[in-house]
Parts: sequence; structure tokens; C-alpha cells
Amino acid sequence: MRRLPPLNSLRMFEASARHSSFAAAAEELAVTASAVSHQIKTLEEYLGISLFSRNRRKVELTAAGEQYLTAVKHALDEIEVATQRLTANLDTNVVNISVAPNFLIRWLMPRMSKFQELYPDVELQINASMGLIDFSRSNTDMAVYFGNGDWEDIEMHFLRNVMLVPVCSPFLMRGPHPLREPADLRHHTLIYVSKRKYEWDNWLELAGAGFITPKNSLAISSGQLATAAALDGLGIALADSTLTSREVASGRLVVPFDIKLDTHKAFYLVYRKHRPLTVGMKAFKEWLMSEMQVQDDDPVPAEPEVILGK
Amino acid sequence: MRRLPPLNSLRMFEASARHSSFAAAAEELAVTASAVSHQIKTLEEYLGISLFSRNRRKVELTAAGEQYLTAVKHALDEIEVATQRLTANLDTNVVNISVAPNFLIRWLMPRMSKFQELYPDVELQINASMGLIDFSRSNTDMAVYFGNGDWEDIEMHFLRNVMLVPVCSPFLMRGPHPLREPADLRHHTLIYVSKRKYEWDNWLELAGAGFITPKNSLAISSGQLATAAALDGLGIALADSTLTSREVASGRLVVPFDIKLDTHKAFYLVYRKHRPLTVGMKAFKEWLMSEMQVQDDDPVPAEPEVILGK
DNA sequence: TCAAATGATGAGATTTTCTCAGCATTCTGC
DNA sequence: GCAGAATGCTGAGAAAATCTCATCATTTGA
Repeated sequence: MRRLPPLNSLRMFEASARHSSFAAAAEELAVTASAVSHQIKTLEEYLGISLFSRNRRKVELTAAGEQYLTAVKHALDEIEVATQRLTANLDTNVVNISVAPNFLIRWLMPRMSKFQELYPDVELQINASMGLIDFSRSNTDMAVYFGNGDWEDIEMHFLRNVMLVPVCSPFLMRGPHPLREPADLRHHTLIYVSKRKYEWDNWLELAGAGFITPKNSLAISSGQLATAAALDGLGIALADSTLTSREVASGRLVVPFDIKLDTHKAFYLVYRKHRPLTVGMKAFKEWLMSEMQVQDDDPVPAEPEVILGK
Repeated sequence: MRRLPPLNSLRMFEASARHSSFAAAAEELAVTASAVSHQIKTLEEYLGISLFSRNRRKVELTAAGEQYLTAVKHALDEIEVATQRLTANLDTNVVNISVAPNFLIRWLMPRMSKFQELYPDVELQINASMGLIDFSRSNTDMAVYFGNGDWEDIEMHFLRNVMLVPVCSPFLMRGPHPLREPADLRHHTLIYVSKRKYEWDNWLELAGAGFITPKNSLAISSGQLATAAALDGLGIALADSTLTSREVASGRLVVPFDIKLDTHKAFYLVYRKHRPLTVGMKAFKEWLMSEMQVQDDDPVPAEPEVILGK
């Protein structure tokens, strides 16, 4: 069993010794000089030895204080370094990112090379996961969330709104029931993400085809797989226009109707509240936010006609 | 400016890790398991990383926790050692003693060789000083106080009562006014310690000579110097019978009247309250107390006739 | 020489820490 | 396989620590 002095007072002792002044230490520690004085006194009483000589106004270490400071400073250094290493090694270039698989494959992956060109020293360790992260229990540094931004106790930066457009394989356009107007969808399979069936309802209503009953519907567990299903010609999916821009550009996917549903949800970059950002995190954050901006400004292929849904 | 984690929680973290159990750590730290759990949680939240995996009932360090523990343990070790070195290095053989000069010269010095024979490893560093010691500001380990034991916040061990007898140089006995009865003192100079003039008044009253007015009186600042003045034949001093026994035995001082005044004051061994004793302090304390006992039992030269004063 | 700055101190306010009670889970002994 | 003991988590309130404030004494510098 250890016999340790009041540890918090050591912090004040060290600061006071470093400044040779209680007042200066108090300022650094964001407390009053009185608090420092009390703490030092407590420590001295515990030790039974005075650490500072107070003959003049300037406090000065006694011989015992000098000796003690050496050890205390060394110990606090070690704790500080270990803590920094464990938490915010602000110079670290390794960033643990957690994003939804769909965002990862359709947005982040294709742009990774651009990031690496700009920040060759930063290493992104990417984890694909859905659901919220418990930042106090996970070593994930940052995550990209999709939702309406009502998460608590989290640092959060808006990236951009998500607009959904229907996408499908070009083969469907040439099939027996070509998609000429929204109502034509009734002959097809609508692919939706589980628990987000309402998106199709909203889109159909926005497109003036709220009355139709589609031939079939297919529930898929994630946006990524929904898009994959669309690519395979299984039906029409609602996908984020930006996330599918590459497939559209290459002709692997087509947007049968340029009607965009504003989901009122958005992508957010999130991380633990108050967390000091490492250089790697700063780089990723800056790049991510500016890259998102670029996308917004870029003309979307097939000239968009933005219509706000409800 | 430092960025340190909550330091007190580190103590709990270390104990918990050492025991692999919050409950065991709680027992060691004399708190509830709940307190430990809260503190660990606070630390983990600060760090943003979980230090223990709690899948099973036994808590187990995570990889991060393991890494952190190494540093924390090391740092706490250093603080503990430095603190021990500064305070109660219980194995230390060096003892800082503070005693009144009179006690030092007439009692301690003559017996030092006996102490050193018994405890050859213990080194006494003796400081002669009068007045009270602020044990929280002085590196004095122990002191011998003279008084009535009404000191506050101090650990205190009664040594023995102080009996005052008149002492003077043998030359005075052979002078023009030999001391045959107490009233003869009126022809002599009475040496007293400043602020303790009443001692002579009390003694004279006790000796049935309260009515006399001495020829002269000499104020001296300390008991040691008063005895020295008596040795030099400057007059008659009141001195502790034990402290002057050597001079009396050698004939350099004589006790003209064997009337002992009980001062109702005593010598006490004192030290900082709750202070754990080092081996050196224990040795000195044991020796001092038993040596005082020996003195009490020893027949005092010139067969004493103890009379209680008021 | 006087105002400003520093430190000490005691009392009360504030914040942190701890305990308690209740709950869930996991061992242990039968 | 089950009941009870042991362990850990959590929230609310109690207890303790820490901090601030007000005041004073000293010292420093203009």
C-alpha cells in the first residue's frame, strides 16, 4: 500500500516552483493565488517540511523543496507524456476514422489518393461501422455521422445535406418498362434501406407519384448494399447524389429522374467533445470540409433540378 | 503549462490495476468500491480511452491501460520515494534534535558517549535553540521542551519534573559571608533567568527566608549562562539539580541548601503530531526516556530533601 | 512615500469526491 | 442447475475537499 502526498497539490507546487510565484502559478492553473497558497500549505503540512522560504515577497524554494521539485517534476513529466501518448499526441499523424460503409466506398475511398497527395505524412486508419461511436470507450479519433445532428456531448461539424435521387442500372432503362415518368416506377422493384422506407414514400410524393404501388420492394440493410443492388439491376434505389456521382459519370448507374429529395439529414464530422486535435486530425478535418465544399460547387452531371421535399 | 489528468484518480487506477479488482483497491484505499468505480470512470472519460476491459467480473487492463499503468506506476513510485526521503524515511539513522542550550551542555553532552555506545549507527544532529519549534516548518525531528506541557498539536512525552536548588561556587562558601542558613543570601548576588525572577521568590519563601532582600541580583538570559555565572562565583543561581549534578560531584559547584523547589514544570520530549518515528528517532526516544528514569532512581549527591514548593 | 503586488489566513461557497442504495452480472458451493 | 455471495455500475444525496472572497501584513517600485 502506497503512502502518497496529496497529488493535486504537487501540481500546484510544481507550477509555483517553476514561476517562483504563487500568483503566476495561480494564473497558469486558472485559480486564485489564495487557492495555491492553501494547497502549498497543505502539502507542506503533510510533509512536515517547508518547501518555500517566504522571507521576501518572492517565494523561493528551500533546499528540501529543491530536492522535492526535482522528483515531482520528473514524475509529472512522465504522467503528462504517458497521458498525451494515450490521448492526444497532438503531433501524431495517425488518425482513426470511422465512417459508414457506404460513405467509405462511394466517397472516401475514391478520394483517398487526393488526400494522400496533400498530406503524405498523415495516415488514415479507416474503420467501416454503422451506428454511433462511444468516443470515451473507442479509440476512434473522428467519425462521419449521418443524421440530423441531435447527438449529445459531441463535437460536431456540419459537412453537407444529403439529397437523394433514384438510381438504377442503365439496363432497366432499356427493359420492358422504361422509366419515362415517376409513375413508371410501379412496374419496378424499389430498393430501400431498412427503417428508411419513408424515403421512397417522400420521394414519390415529391415526384407527384405518391399514389403508385410498386410491383415489388427490396429491403437492404445498408445504403452501400442498396446501391450495389441497384448496380446489379435489382431495382431502383434512392441514393445520395454525390455518393453515386462516379457510377453515374461512368454510366454504370443512371438517374432516371432528376428530382432530389432533401432528407433534412446531413453528414457531420464528429469527435469527442473538448478533444484537442492532433495534426493528423486537423489535416483530415480541413481536407474533409474543403473537399465537401468543392463537391457542392461542382456541377453535378445531368444538370440537377433541385426540389425541396418535406 | 501542463496538461495533467486527474491525479488522484491515477492513484486509484494504479491500485485497481495492481489488484485487478476495484473492490480490493477500494479496501486498500479505505474507500468504497463505488468511489473507485467513479474515479476510474472519470479518468477514462478524461483520457477518452477505456483502461479496463469489463467483460468478465474481474476487471482486466486493456492494452492502453497496460501501457498507461507502466508510466503511472513509475511516476507514483518516484513521488512516493521522494516524499519518503523528505519526510519519514523510517530507516534513517540521522535525527535532528533541538534542545535548550542548558539541557544540551549540562545533560545531553555529558551523556552523548553513552548513547553512541548503545546506538553506534544513529547520528544525532543537535541544534541548541530556545523557544518553540514549528515542526511543520522546521526539519527538526524531535525537541526537548521545558514547560508545563500545554503545547498544542504536538506529540509529547513527559520526561521528568524539574527541581531547582541553589548552586554557587565553593569560593562563596569560604568568603566573608558564608551561607549557613537561607537568610544569609541577603549578603549575596542572586542570579536569575530573565522572566523567571519568581523562581527565587518562591524558593526563598519555601526556605523560610521570604522576607530578605538580597544585596544584588543579576539577570541572565538563559539557564545555561546562569549556571556559568554561578560557576564563575558571580553569585548564587537556581539550577536543576540533575543538570548540575556533575559540577556538584566534581566540587566546582556546591549546593548551599538542600531545599528543592518543585517548579511544576518539566522536560518533555516532543515531535510533530502523528509523525511516524524513524529508527533513529525511536532509538533517541527510548534512550532518552530510560536515561531520564535512571537519573530519577540514582541517588542525587548530597542526599536530597525533597520539599514541594507551590 | 504611497500605490500596487504578493502572500497568508479564516470563513463561507463551490466543486469534487464519496457513500449509499439499488440493480445486473458472474462466480462459487452445494 | 440454482441460490447466494461477490463484483461492478449508476444516480442521488451526503460529506469532504477545494476554491473564492475579504482582509491584512509586507514588500517593491514609481
